[in-house]
Amino acid sequence: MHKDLVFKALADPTRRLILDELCERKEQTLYELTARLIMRHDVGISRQALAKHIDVLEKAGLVSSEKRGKYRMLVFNDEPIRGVMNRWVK
Amino acid sequence: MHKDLVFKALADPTRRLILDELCERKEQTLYELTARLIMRHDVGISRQALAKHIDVLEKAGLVSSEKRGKYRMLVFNDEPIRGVMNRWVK
DNA sequence: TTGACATGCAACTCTATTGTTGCGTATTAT
DNA sequence: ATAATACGCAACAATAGAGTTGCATGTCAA
Repeated sequence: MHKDLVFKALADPTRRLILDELCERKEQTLYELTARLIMRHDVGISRQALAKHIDVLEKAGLVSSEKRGKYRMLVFNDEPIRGVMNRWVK
Repeated sequence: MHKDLVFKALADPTRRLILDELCERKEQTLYELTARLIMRHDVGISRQALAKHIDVLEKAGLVSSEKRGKYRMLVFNDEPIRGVMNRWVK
């Protein structure tokens, strides 16, 4: 787990919203997520842009995805966040 | 305290090194810090670039600076980090 | 006062990131 | 089989970020 990827992933506000959303509803498809972000959080963004964010989050280990038929299920994983911040705070 | 600034500030590896260094030695001048980063962490970077990083960290509230004569003393502040990460981790 | 030192400011590259558009592929319902 | 659905891929534009260079400012010691 590369910490740099985690910090970089968390740097974008849209990606943090994605984590918020996935934290609430553990499993969602990309389409569900896009819809909910637009409806509930007024995120004006395309599905492709969202897919890119998901890729970044996945490479950071914050999200894992699983293909089920034509759907891509997204699952939030908080493990990389644990311990990353304890670096400077005692 | 704007969380976005904190996350953005933490996204850069050089800035995290700065925090590491300032966390160890609470008070340092910009010159001291530059020297120590180059010597101990092999950071090939100019003083001006460091100053920019300090500005970013300061706007995020992670570092506060105080002018003492011709020196600018830098002090680390971990307060913004506390609580920022508890967002997704229970 | 003069020179050396520590820092500040601004313009300029260079690269990475974000977002879009267009098209292609695989899966499912009819 | 065919059409709609959900997603993947690649090229492109626009913006933000990191770093450098050059010069200006303020402070302190001699």
